[in-house]
Amino acid sequence: MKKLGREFYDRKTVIVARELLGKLLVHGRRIGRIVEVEAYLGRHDLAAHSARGLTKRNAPMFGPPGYAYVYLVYGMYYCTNVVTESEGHASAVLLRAVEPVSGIGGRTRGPGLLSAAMGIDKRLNGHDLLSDELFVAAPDRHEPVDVVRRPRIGVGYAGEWAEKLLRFYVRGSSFVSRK
DNA sequence: TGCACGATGAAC
DNA sequence: TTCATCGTGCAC
Repeated sequence: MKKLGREFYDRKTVIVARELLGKLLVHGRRIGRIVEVEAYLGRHDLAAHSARGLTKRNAPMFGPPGYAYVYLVYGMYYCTNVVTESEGHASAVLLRAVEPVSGIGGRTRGPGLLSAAMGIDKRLNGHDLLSDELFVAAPDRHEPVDVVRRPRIGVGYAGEWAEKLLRFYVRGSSFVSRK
């Protein structure tokens, strides 16, 4: 497998989101195949954390591409994001589900369980995804992915932005959190 | 300094 | 539909 470079992340968020499907998320010995993601398009996207400006929590979103943005939701689960586009654009892709490949087991559907299974928590917030500890890689044999587009989950407060088709998942995968 | 509220997940 | 659980952000 081949680790993705900075240039992969430094592109339109929707493109990065789609192309993350089928890629491998690697944290140490743990490897999962990404099967579901959501795109958050920056400050004008009312569903994005960055929509309300720069804060201590969302700071990684405003940084350069290819870094992790990890935060706690509902006091019990961590959500893992990948920062995209140029520094200051404040966009990211939320990783929602992976298919276990090696080093992990159990439940991996949904952003909270994905993070738990992969051993990702706030210590990895702001971590460089070009590091050897945590990164995304292209598998040696990349099978073609049939992509399904759906509205994002849990963003009903975002008005018209809640309806946009910014959730992407691998058609037919039984590891997707919701159809 | 206090408090309402989530980019969730599982049970009822 | 409800609950567990707590850091963050913004109102006092």
